[in-house]
Amino acid sequence: MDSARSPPPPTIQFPLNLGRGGADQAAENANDKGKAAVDEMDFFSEKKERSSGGGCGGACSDLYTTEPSSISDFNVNTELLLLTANNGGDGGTSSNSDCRLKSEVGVLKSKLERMNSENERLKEMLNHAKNKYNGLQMHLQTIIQEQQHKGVADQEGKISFHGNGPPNANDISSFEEDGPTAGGEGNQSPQQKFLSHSASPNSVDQATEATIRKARVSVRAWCEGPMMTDGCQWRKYGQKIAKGNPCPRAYYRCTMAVGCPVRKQVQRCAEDKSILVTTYEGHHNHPLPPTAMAMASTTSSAARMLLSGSMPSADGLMNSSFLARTLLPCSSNLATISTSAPFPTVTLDLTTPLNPLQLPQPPMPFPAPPATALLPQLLGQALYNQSQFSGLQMSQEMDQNNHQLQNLHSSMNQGQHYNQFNETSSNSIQPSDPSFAAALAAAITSIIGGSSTNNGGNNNNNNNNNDDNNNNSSNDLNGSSFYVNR
DNA sequence: CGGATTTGACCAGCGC
DNA sequence: GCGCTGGTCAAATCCG
Ligand SMILES: [Zn+2]
Repeated sequence: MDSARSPPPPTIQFPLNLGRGGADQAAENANDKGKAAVDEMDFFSEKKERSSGGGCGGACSDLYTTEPSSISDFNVNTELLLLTANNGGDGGTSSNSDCRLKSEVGVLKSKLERMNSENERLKEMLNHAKNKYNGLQMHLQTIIQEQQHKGVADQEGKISFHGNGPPNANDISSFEEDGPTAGGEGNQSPQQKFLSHSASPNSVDQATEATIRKARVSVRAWCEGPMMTDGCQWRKYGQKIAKGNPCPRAYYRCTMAVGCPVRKQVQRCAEDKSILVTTYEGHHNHPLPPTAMAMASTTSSAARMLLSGSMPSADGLMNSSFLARTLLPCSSNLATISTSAPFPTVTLDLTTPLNPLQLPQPPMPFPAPPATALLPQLLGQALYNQSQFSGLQMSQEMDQNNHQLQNLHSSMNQGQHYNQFNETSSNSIQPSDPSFAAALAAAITSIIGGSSTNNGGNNNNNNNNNDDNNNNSSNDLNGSSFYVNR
């Protein structure tokens, strides 16, 4: 959020990393003069072009659309000059420093081109996602309208649609199962609101819950304790030995408010018993503390994505799996939705190690800038997409979703379920880590699917406003990935 | 003593 | 219909 508001970060990080990478590359090229000499002339000409106002400006402006190209140029050139001055003290000749300069410029240019192409690819993916999302919303709206007119009788005669009618495009998320709607008049689940505005709660609960699939959100996390600390109060009401897993499955229900329908199942992973799998079901009918909001918001967002992608159309699958493919372009198998089970399930995997495809991290001169710079861009793009539908509370939503991530991470740490990467992580964003992209996926999922809930669930804003207290936590959800099991 | 936990019983859904 | 399984209930028990 801050980075989106204040231009400096990209410009600062970029030259810094360029400088670091440039120094490395300069050292490498100095040891390999013959190879550098081959491209000498090309690099030099390119540098000329750039210094005359071309090259980097275009690439940088693509990466950081809000940045004037002249600033980037200035930063890059400044860095190079500094390097030249430092290297000049070694007693080398001017041609030697020129050679280094040329090598640096060439490497940097290639990097910029690479980044530019990847940026373009990401843009295309985002546009594709946007289109899919648009179509998906239209599709869901159509289905809802069809159900409103004729599908009611299939469920139960006592279930009726009336009152405010079906949600429109902006209210689509009110159809969803999970959502931290809290307090006040929002006690009835969105699903219940949608299916029946007047039927007696008992009949509606039983009838609708029997006929409508329940969305579940499963969270896998490293946890030594018996249960994750997610900010809610739970009472255990059962325990079973599930088939295929020697570890017992514990059943909890929320006791923060009488009648809260939220339940969760806690079970250790059979393969790795240090992994705790917590499955949430339902949504709270009461206000949540900030620590609980983190998990509730994230899981509800995942449920939203699941339900938006659980429609029988291919768009649904695309909508869900797209996020992983798009936001985690270097990874695969991060998004699946499971509808084969009685309940569609989203899995938020906070245990996934570094992605194998990204694990052998190359000594990229500047691994940080791409994702770091793309974060506000992606968020902004997602918000922009969303704004095309709601046009409401863009900045507020961005705040809320960022807070969701931060709070989730902080609450996870409170729950002592670190993964192996937290120990090596700093408080800074580590965009090269796939977990960052996963967090990004969660954030954008929240944004894309959550604006309606945020708008409709304004009762939670009182809690969200307290999230600033937790902003000292790190921004990265290290080692997390976003599964949507289908 | 009140609330939380444990644990066996019970129920519903599903496949054969 | 029967058995299996997942999920829930509720009496017994534990604990602060
Ligand atoms: Zn609750």
